Amino acid sequence: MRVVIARCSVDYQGRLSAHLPSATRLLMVKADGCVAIHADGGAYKPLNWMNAPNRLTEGDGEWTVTNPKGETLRITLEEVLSDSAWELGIDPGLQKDGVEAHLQELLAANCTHLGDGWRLVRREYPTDIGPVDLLCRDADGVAVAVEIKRRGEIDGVEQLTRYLEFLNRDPMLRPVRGVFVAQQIKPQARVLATDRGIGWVEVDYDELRGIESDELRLF
Amino acid sequence: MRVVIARCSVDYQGRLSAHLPSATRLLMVKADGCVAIHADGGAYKPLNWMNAPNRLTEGDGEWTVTNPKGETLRITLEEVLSDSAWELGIDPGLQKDGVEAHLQELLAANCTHLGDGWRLVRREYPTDIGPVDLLCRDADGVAVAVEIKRRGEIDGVEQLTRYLEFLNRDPMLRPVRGVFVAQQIKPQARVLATDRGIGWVEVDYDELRGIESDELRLF
DNA sequence: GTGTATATCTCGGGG
DNA sequence: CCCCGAGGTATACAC
Repeated sequence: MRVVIARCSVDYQGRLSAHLPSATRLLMVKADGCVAIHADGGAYKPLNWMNAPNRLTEGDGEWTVTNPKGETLRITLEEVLSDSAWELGIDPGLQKDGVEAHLQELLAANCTHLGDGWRLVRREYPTDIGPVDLLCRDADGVAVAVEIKRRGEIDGVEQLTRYLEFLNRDPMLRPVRGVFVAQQIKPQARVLATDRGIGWVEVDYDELRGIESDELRLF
Repeated sequence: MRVVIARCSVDYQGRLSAHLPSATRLLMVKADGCVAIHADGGAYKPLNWMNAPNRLTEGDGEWTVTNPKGETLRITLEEVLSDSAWELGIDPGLQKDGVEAHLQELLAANCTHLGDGWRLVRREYPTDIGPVDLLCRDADGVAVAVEIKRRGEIDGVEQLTRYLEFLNRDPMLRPVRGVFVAQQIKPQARVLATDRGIGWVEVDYDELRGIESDELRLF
């Protein structure tokens, strides 16, 4: 990990053209070769960057970074205030809990939470256009496609609509209805879902986890 | 801009729960208060972070960052290898060229490029579900909704389909047809568009810019 | 490799 | 503030 503080200007040519006028910034070069140019604000996103794999060549007050796709990042260094490097080693990485995959696991194991008498046909049920999160049968044996999101937005409704379109072509499944499940569902997504005859359910992750651990406690 | 190199472990509680085991990392604190924890790889994205606005309190070998939404980031510092800070000042910011907005401007000014005799009704034509990039009338006076992307993928077709669904409810506009425009359109997006009776056009940004400057040259 | 879906997405604009 | 859409999205995963 190398960190340089320098007054510099930057030009990027690639998927778009971009230019940074002269100013003092932080340049970060990681062990994997990626380069990031940070200003003193603007969250974690750098002003400009070049991801690995690439090649950094240092010339006379100028760095040139090129990648195999033909993109180039040219950094003109006008004044270097600091230049240092450290060996950080391999990072053990981030351990996460509470992402969509967990929600899907919990609902797969407890699909009665979505409706009385529901049973799971399978997780990641394949269609020609991608996998549906859950395919269930309700108490009446009617197929239900379930799309699960952490946050329910309009894209999720589109996704489920697309799956339903394909699932309803299968005579063995037809008719298939849809249910959109999320921890929180945005008003616009509710409107669109309702407009398309798709049900929606908000679920609570902690509550679901509670149910799970309660059930474990029974055994 | 403060940069600390330290062996640390990190816990985040907020939109999800996440934990970083002990390792040596770079901690970046920007003038706006945002905090980022970087490993020596993984592109420009930090392992963990907290965006502004927030509050950083430094205790006994421990930083606690809290934000108004109730998220917390706790950094336990086990060994500090370096700790330095610089005044970078306000950054003049990035100048971009070649993004969707430019494509939209160019096509708005030259919608005959999409079809002979077309004229622009308006840019960002509002619907209940969001704005359509361009609404035009073709040579026969039929309304055309135009969705513009830099890269034409399946999402863009969905978006346009949604708009058409709503636009076609308006008796003053009906019937509205759709055209999907992008610099490059993926095969799957073409198939979906065609399947839905939506036209598609690939345009060349440089060529369009050429037309624009040619027209300027005429006056 | 392409295609698809996720993300503590980030970021900016408009109401 | 929320909602919505764009992004050099990046990233992981399946085919």
